[in-house]
Amino acid sequence: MFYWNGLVARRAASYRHTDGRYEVTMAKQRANIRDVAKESGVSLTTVSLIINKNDQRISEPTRQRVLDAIEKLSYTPSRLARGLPNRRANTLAILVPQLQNAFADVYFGELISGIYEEAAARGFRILLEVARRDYIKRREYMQLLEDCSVDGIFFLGATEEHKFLKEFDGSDRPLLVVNNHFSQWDLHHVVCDYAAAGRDAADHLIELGHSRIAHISGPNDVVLTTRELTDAFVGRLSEHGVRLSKSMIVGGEFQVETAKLACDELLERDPDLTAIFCANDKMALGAYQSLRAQSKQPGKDVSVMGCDDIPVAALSDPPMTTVRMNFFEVGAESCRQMLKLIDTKSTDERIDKRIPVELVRRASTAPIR
Amino acid sequence: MFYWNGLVARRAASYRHTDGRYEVTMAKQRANIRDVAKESGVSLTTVSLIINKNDQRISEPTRQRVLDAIEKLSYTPSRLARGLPNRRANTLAILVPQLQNAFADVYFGELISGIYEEAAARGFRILLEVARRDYIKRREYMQLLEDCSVDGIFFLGATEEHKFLKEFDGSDRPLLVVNNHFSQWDLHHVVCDYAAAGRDAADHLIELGHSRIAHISGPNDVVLTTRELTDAFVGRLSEHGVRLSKSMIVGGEFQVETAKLACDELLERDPDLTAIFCANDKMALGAYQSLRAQSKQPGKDVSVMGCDDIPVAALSDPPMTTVRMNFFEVGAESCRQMLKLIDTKSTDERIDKRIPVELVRRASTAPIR
DNA sequence: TTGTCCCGGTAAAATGTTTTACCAACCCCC
DNA sequence: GGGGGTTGGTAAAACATTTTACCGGGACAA
Repeated sequence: MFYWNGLVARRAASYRHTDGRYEVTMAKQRANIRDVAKESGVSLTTVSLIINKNDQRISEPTRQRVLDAIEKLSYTPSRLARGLPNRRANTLAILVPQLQNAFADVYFGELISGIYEEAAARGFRILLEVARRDYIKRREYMQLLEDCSVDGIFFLGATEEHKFLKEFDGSDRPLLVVNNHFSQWDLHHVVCDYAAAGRDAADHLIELGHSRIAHISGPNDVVLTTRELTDAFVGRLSEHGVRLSKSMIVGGEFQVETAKLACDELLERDPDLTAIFCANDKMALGAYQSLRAQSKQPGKDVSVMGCDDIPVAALSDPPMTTVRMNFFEVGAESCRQMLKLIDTKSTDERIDKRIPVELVRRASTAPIR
Repeated sequence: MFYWNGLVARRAASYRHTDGRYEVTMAKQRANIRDVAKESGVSLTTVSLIINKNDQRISEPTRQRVLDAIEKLSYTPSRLARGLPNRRANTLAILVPQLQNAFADVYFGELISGIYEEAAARGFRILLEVARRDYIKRREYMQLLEDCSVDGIFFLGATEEHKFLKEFDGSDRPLLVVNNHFSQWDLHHVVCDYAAAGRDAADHLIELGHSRIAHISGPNDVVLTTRELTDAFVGRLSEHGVRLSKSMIVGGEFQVETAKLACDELLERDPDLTAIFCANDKMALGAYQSLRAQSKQPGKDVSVMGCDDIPVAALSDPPMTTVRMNFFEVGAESCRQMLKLIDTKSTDERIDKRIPVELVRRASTAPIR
């Protein structure tokens, strides 16, 4: 008896494993590219060529026959098998640092949403990865790429403490840093225009007549973007003739509690300051708390500015004046750039994209009285 | 010339594709299971058996030789190739409904973190998926499974409007509903003990002497867990002799703004109410806003209780009394159950797990005056 | 007539594993 | 000395695809 080398033989083989219980699972069995080829009377190469429509050689009648067969058998190619010879997984990884609760953070959430949206539109899957210590030590991010499990990696929340990034310095490996960049390593990146944000904040406070100004910065020692923010803010103030001394700049680690402490310290150094610019909205909320604890009203006695415009900024009391950074858009643009990178495999030029920002005036800043 | 059928032939072949540029990429090429086999002088079957250490047949010296070779070549098996014969991807999918910003939500974030942590510990990857309309219509979740792209699916934020779930009713497909369940469909699930939460809230308010009580509920029409919460709350109050009329229960859609409106309505119906229990913390924040707008102090004039204990609850003003639901743990337990499900392939019993909750007393509730 | 090119398509190799069935050798015991 | 069991391992099939090289036949030009 002759078994055509596809269907029957394969299914017979699959029966071997059912321990004698010959379940009637044939109908449910997933269709194969072979099944499609047989159904439409062509070779499996032809089917493959039609699916990956990069080839125009196939005549219209044949193509249609194959498409019909695909429809009839409700065939969908296996991603696993596809990735193997292809060395393309149609999957992208999002790598986040190990923070207390990275996925529960609005900032990361927006970035991820943006990336996802764009990736899904292009048929890419998204894999989630956390850069814990031994993850990095074992270079699992590299395996991910060599494995062809993943076609590219987005790194969120990268800082200069992530030394392993130097491995990608000038490399043609598709890793893209989202919303940060580095002077010491040449990496693909997409960032908000932090310098513009610093200038906008300075302009706004100057316009309101403030001159006794303080700044709660981010982790300036390890993140270039927040350094840029601080530098642009201080620089612009001095262009307007307002000097911001080093002692009136305190780091707040991007967290509410630390910012509260930072603000306490600033108020002690200059009890008469009239405005505070915080490097993100969360820290501005910390400043609110600190001011209230000293019976000062944020937005009246002291103007407070945030940066980011996370949802809670509009809902806070008072509603917060801030600089909007469209993190969703940062994520989406990152993804677009990544896909371009993957498609062209261009190793020559680095991605270096800046997303514009926008001042949002609300009630936490007011003209000096 | 004889090429042993592994290393040399394969590499020679790979040279064919380099367009004549014979780059010296040999050293960087990823090691193969064949390479390991050759290096250690055994068959590739042996290597495979050692890697998947389910086989004790291999002698200690041989095993050590192979392990050394693996180390030397820094070999790691390809996940893609592994999944093919195995029909196991070692990957799990997290499916979330299409909300404005699902990934930027603390609730989802905690669940995802919990799932991730447990999955990573067991060597599983996490895929992110959003259940948009056409995603469901095209049954992509099913393809994911049939594809063997994924070994199981977690569904977060499921409601009774997700009719496609009936496809999994009583099925042996590995789908697990996280923090909800259904009376009409028999699905694997892990949930917080919402009935206990409702009882704890009632007991607490009774203990403080309240009797004019209102409740801002979740979307009770489409989510069973919040119905359970409401029923348990109302039931326990009546056990204590306090009747909560239907008119004092208003739905708040789990959002700050809608809850604010709901609270406005409740205050209009009974201006003298002394306590409000909200089905989640976000809505309790909405109640704060509503009360303040009417010059009532939450925690003094009116006691407000939330549910969930999201981070902002402790930081709110006043710090919020609430029922802690450990969403991280819900996620982690879901993952444990899922892995068990996948391992045993037990189609007979449904997963039905309840995670305990805990009352957290803070300053937003007080004895009646 | 012969050489060349194009059209429509196919055979076969390659991708990297797991798993099953089998085998050789050795030992033990009757 | 032969049957039977154990030990340590191997050959080969199976998984589902992509990609490359090639092929037969017809058209067309020299």
